[in-house]
Amino acid sequence: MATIFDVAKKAGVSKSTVSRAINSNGYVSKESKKKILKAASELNYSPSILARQFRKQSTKKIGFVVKTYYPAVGELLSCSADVFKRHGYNVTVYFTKSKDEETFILESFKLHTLDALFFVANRNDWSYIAQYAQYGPIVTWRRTDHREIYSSYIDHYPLYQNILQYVYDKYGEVNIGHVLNSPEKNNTKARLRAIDEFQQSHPQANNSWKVFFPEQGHAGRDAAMDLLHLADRPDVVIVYSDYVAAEFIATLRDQGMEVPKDIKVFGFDNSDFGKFMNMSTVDTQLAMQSKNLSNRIISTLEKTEFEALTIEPQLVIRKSC
Amino acid sequence: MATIFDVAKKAGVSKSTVSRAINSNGYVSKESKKKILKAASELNYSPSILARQFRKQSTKKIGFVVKTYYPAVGELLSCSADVFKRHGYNVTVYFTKSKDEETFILESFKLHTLDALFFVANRNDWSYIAQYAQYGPIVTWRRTDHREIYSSYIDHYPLYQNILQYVYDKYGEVNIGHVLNSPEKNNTKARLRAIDEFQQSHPQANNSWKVFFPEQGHAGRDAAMDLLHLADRPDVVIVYSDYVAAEFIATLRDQGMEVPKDIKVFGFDNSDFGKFMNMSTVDTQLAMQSKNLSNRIISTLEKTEFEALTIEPQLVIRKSC
DNA sequence: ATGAAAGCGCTAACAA
DNA sequence: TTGTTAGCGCTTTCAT
Repeated sequence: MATIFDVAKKAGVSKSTVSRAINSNGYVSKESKKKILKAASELNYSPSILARQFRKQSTKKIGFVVKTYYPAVGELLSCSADVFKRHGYNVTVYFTKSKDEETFILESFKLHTLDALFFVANRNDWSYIAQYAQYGPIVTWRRTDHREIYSSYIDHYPLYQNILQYVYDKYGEVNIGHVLNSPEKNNTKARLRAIDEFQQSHPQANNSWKVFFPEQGHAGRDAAMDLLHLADRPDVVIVYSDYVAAEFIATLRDQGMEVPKDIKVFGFDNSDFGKFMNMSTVDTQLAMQSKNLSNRIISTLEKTEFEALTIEPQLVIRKSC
Repeated sequence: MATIFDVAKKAGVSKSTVSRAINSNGYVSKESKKKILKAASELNYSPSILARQFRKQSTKKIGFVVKTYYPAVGELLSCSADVFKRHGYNVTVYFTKSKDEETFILESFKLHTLDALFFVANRNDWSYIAQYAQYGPIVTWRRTDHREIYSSYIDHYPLYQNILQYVYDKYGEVNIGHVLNSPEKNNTKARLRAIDEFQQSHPQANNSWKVFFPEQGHAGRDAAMDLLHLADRPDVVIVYSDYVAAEFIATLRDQGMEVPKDIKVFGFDNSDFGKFMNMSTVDTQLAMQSKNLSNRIISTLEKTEFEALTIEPQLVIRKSC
């Protein structure tokens, strides 16, 4: 491996001139530059990325922090990797199994191993994570109000209102079940608020069946099995993600129920699962959310202007509800 | 940020002793070690990862190389990230949009930016990629016979034979359609061979409808639309992935056809899409494949023994076929 | 068991 | 416009 020194020697200049030439940074005469480029290509020189990282204390890497894998993660990842790549950044993916693992990532962020952090899901409190914002941009699609952390979330409150209204307009004051994420999540709180208000203004409705699942894996199956044991089964069930809704429907069908005949199901996020299962859902425009987040990181890092694309979620009506 | 020097000063020893103590490498007296650890924790010292990477010319990072995102990628990624993490390695994901981008990754692999390469999909020829195997382990789940590259593939030839036999046993010599990946892929070749042989021994069968899609996006929709224009529609269609099969079925249903009544569909890979769509498919045990590959990387890197888990794909019979 | 010292390859402040 | 020089923080060889 040729080093910058070899190139300098061959071109008859100093290391610094080579550095300037290679990085097009500072003054270098035309002829020097030509000589240097020639020498470099003859020696098949390419700068040591590791040395550069060390020297600059920056890796051009973005940490993408995930708890567990589920389909939306892949979409988020591929969209943002795309944006990052366009600006010369790479993505390192972390699946955190514990708080400590996440803390470890934060610590190595502090040590400049990562230039920014993209949280798909967090294990520590946001207030804890926010302390690390001094070392570089931290963003998330989760709903948080820490101003050190850029959060591009969708307000689930009006969205859930829309869904409830849609159900009411179509089916009247029926029994609506809710499959929700963990109750401490802000999105879940927003939904519960919408449900409460709806219940207030529609006293004949029944919104009593609510189940909570922090993880998407098997949530749909478990929710379905739970529902089947109910004496008074809901007419409509709203589920917090298409993936969970898909498993929910599949399990119900397996158990001899028909969707939408026996029970109607409304999903959330308009993923391929919803599409293929012909499911009514809401398009939360994941790709755009992801782009906003990554662009925000890039503009902070490169000190350029940032303007968020406005996202307008839409109900997508299909056959399941 | 405290450096190794600060710790050395505080503990009253030299940098080298601190280094030895921290890395439990070489002789350090019990008392020295105690002093050093104490000083380190008081100073809240943690070694600079960047300096260490630079010095050791190794990053403890595995490059995970993908062309485009599709659901199996996520599963492969999360499984292997898991194995890697257990051994202190991280995963950097690259979505290559062109040959050049892939070459760029290969070049930075050469520069020790990555300790190993995991190819989900390649853009350069294997023979080209194999040249880089001197810089570290390269593995793939694609079928290749370059001995520099570890390939843990599943032979689709007997598998496809099994599917064809299953269809024959159940439905007789019917019209079978095939939705395949690109014809130059080894897996596709293996399948075509199985189809040919089957056709030879079952002259009454019809295997004439074959369509090829290199990318999974919209393949199912396009295949379905193509099929609908056929004068002589297949009774059974075998599709190269559950994801594509799911979109295929969804499109057919959208167009008023019933599965399995009007047409039977057989998927491939036993993903959640297959599960939720109640699809007959074959379980290719992606998770185990992924583990084999990552374990192979680790054992090469850490110079430990490697033994591959044997994978036995199984037909999974559900409702669609 | 410990320390001194060299050096990994690069960038950037400063001097010329 | 160019060169000199001083590190960045760590590991490792060699001498003690």
